[in-house]
Amino acid sequence: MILVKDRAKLDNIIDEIIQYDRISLDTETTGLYPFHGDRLFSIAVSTGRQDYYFDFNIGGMPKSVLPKMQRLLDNVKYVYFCNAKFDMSMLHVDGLKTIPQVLDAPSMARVENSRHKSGYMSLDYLAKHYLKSGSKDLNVKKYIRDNKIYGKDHTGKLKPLYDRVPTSMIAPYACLDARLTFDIGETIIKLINEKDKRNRASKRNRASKPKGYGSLMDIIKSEARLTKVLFDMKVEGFAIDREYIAKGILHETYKRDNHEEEIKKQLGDAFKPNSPKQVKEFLASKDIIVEDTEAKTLVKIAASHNLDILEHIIGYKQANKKISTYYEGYIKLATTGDIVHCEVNQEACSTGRCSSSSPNLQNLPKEPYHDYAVRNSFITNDDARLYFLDYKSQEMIYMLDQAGELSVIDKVKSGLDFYTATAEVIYELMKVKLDRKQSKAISLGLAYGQGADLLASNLGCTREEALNFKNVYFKGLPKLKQLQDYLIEQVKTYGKIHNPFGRVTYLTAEESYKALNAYVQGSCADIMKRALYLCSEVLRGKKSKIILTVHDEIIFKIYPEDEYLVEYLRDAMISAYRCNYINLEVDIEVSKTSWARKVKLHG
DNA sequence: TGCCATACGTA
DNA sequence: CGTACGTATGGCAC
Repeated sequence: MILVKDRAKLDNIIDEIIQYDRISLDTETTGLYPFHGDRLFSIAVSTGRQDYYFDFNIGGMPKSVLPKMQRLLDNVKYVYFCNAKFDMSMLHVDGLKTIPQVLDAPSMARVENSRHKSGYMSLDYLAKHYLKSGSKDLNVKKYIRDNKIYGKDHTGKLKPLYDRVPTSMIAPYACLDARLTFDIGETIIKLINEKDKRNRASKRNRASKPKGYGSLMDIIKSEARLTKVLFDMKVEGFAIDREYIAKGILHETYKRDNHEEEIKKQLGDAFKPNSPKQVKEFLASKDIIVEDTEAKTLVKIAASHNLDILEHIIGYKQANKKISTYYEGYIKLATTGDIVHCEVNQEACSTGRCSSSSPNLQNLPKEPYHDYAVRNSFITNDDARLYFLDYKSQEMIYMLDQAGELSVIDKVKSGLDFYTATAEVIYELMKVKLDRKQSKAISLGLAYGQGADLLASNLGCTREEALNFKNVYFKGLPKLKQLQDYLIEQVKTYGKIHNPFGRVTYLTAEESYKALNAYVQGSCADIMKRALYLCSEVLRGKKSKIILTVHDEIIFKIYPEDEYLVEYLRDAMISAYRCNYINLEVDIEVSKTSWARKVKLHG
């Protein structure tokens, strides 16, 4: 390990490191939250042969020397990170740009093996998985505990202050993390090259007639260029309307308190509406036995048994969820500038999708517009407009196109909405009229292997009728059945499926019914990841920005001078993937004010 | 305090 | 056997 705390030696050290193509980098920070006062105090770098600790803490180099580190970032080809967006944030607030190709170890791990558990992959987890070693430095933790070095974060919560740990203790720890990150990155690249080689050697495991045969390395490249796009989204963030949120909380609190009062009157002060156990016990006391206490179930029971109290329980839970999961979450995480910088997680989903957290902006209630719609919380805070570009029935169209199943696609090509087209095909097959909603339930449900019972309850028909629907649907769409059979066969034989882009999803034989979903959802995730990159290129150097992706949708903030680019953004999304028989279509919605107030752009 | 099950919002 | 997520809550084990 080389400890760098002398600015006079910095240039020589940088010269030494930039002889290498690939390095890893890890920032040590105070321990607070990014965008809420967290700052780096040192940078650990590993070349795989030597580790360097650049000390910018008290006793080390002054922060004014930090810009000199830019030369290091500009002159290596690849940088491995563990949780790249975090380190990039820390470098960003101190004016450093991460120009070289960013290789994020958790994102690479997800590509290498879809079976990693969902959610955040820590360095410790990756080290144990790929290197059979760990990263936790218990000495640092003990030092913090023994010396009680804690500070308050923006919410008033106590957090350890890592910059107060002696350099002699934290430097080896930081360098170990940098070395582990390097070794994990190299190990994954090696594994991926081996897998690609084996796969090229045997031409097995190929889905039926995809347009291209991607490799795992193609996915790694796609992910690598995406990391910076997601980082830019995080930096941009989404503006919130604090006044509206305060109003929303008051509105929902009023409703919640009224329900609570009635519940207490009838069921006592100790009754907790959020407790499934207590709700079940209450219903049991009325000789009503239920499997679950979901709102859907309680609504049915309220009607059949004339139990008004259930309406209050449902109302209480609804209001409480809006307050705590949505409104209060936004307030807690917003900066003083009223911006929420949510995480768009690149690696968290087994299928390859991006998830969102802190807060999750991918599950806001989709309410018809009203004054207290949760989506009013998110706004434009200047003269930009929000644009919402979403793929029309992306998964369904991709799926039937891949299957080569043209009965529905031909109707869509002639201008019909996908689910209306499906309803027509079903009518032609079995002379049963479905509305669009029923058609959607059948298409989505059956494509992914929904059972007859659930289908019957969704359609409001008998089990026999549902079974009949199932048979007719697959008989009418034989090539879809063939694709599904093929993918299930792949899982049973090889334990995995490959999508045309090169992504591999591992499934056990017992999970083979998930194969079609993994194939379709995974492919569409890869299309979206390409689209995000292409859109970022359209907006390169512009004031307008990508704000968020919600699986088949991209949300943009577009300034008046950039409005002409919206057509180009749509074209970029369409060109992200050309289907075999039809082009993906993109709908455009726009709002001058809040997310809830978006309207269709053209008729 | 940490973990699990349940409930519920989205694509 | 729809699947894929993240968050809040209650209840139990530690």
